[in-house]
Amino acid sequence: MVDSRTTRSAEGLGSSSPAPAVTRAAAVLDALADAPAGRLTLSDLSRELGIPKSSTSNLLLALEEARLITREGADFSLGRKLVELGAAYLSRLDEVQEFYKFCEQAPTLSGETVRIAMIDGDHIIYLARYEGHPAVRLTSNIGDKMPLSLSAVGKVLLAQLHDHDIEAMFPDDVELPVMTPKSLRTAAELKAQVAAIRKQGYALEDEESTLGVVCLAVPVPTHGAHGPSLGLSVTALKATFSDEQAALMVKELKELAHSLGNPMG
Amino acid sequence: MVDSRTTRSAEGLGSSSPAPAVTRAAAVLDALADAPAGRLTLSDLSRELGIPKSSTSNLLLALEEARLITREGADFSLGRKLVELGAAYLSRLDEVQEFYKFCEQAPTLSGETVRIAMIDGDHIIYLARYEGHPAVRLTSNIGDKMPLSLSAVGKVLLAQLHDHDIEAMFPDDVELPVMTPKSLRTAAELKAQVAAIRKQGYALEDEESTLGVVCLAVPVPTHGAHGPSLGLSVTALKATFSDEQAALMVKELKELAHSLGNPMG
DNA sequence: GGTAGTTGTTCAGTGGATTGAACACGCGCG
DNA sequence: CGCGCGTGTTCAATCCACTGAACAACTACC
Repeated sequence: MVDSRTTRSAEGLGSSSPAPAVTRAAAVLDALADAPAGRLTLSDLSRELGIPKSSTSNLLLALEEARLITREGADFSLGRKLVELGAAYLSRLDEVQEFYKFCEQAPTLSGETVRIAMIDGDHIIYLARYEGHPAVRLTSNIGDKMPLSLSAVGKVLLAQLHDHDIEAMFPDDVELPVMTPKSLRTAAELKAQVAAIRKQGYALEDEESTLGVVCLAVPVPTHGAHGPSLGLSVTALKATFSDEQAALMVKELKELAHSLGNPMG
Repeated sequence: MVDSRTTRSAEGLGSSSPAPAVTRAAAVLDALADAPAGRLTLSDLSRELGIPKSSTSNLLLALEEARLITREGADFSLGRKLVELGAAYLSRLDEVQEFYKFCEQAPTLSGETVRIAMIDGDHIIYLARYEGHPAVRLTSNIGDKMPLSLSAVGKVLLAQLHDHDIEAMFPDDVELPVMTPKSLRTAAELKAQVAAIRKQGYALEDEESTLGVVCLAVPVPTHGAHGPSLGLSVTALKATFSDEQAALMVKELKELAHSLGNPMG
């Protein structure tokens, strides 16, 4: 069970944070979130993050006191407080509330699996999920992340960015993550799709992340500059997917996007 | 829903954390989570937490770099990273996955609103929600908190604790939070209910948090000591609530609780 | 038992984070 | 305009959090 990732170090190089303890504490949380088993010992953390054991011990004590982590014997894991804080973040987004209401009433979407996502660094993060179709329980929960190039929402949000930002994130020789034989391989392919998405106003993902599954996505117009851009997507099984259905879905998605973009729909 | 607590100070008294910066950073997150508007300025935080402005500035810089908070002009709010971390916590609880599966298949529960919650200090926190009944969209999202005395799950989890712990949390002269005319008022009432719950094995909440709504809850037996105790609840409208139905619900809830308590059901 | 590998904890010395006063800026008011 | 009150930012001096080596406690293996 040896993990071949090289040890990610907290120091970076020229980081020199104005409050190193905080930066390191955040690194601890990240490490715990990434740990396959979800728990690590003091020594694990000290080694992986390159922080002296004594300092690590102090950090963990403080984090535990704040209930951001929990200790169980010698193992540390993320704490419940994080669920609370995450929920507090989501509860502030009234887009999420309206998202649910709309999905329930929409003629086509109400029977599908719909998601709302946000761009977050070089990934997207799912903020909410409506499930009108209890049958197929697909992956991706709230809070999950996905590479931009592998999802319809990712591509549609990417298309919202300026070209030079896209260029910076995806230089020509970049290696894209691959999950199925149909995943995009090169930056050129991705950029071609971005151009197409900008013309047609929506993105399609055709079995690029999961075989047998297709996805449609549209952007939510950013009203003002209040926060990063949101995207909406529907997921469907390729087997039961027709062009007419797709047209209906895109239409309703755009309606939803419009009402989210303009407060009080 | 305004909270009238007076300004909480981060220092406490004898706190003297082993990593003060971390403790203060956590206090900043709490303050942002509790802020009615969801955002505060540097000065707000500095004042409310009793931290010098220059130090607060450093903390905020570090928190922002870790993406735990976001700055928007002069206002700071919680960051998306928290959703990610909260989701990472939840994804580790396999109880949540099984919870969904069971609810979908259960004859009675599959049509109801079912929740799984955990005790968290002097509150409960909801970890997941199954909605078989898209009609009535009730309050309480994942991550929301509720006082112990105001919910069926709260009472059932309280009943799991030792008497001296209960006594410590609810001294005789304590003032319980009140949300409806039927909310419990005194510690004595609460303790009487706890005794009853221990005998019958489930808790009932009868319009104590919301008029017109009743709730049933059962505890999940803690297998080993691996984590704090969980509770399950069903919510129903008082109007459409019969004794036979209640009996069925309690029966299925107990089945679910049993299978969650015993790995690989 | 002995040795070598863990683990996490302790403690005095020191270097960098924290501090508060002083600063610069923007706004509303008489 | 000058003034008062509100921001957030700068910077040198101090003090305390961080460090690293030495410690104790366990496990594993021969």
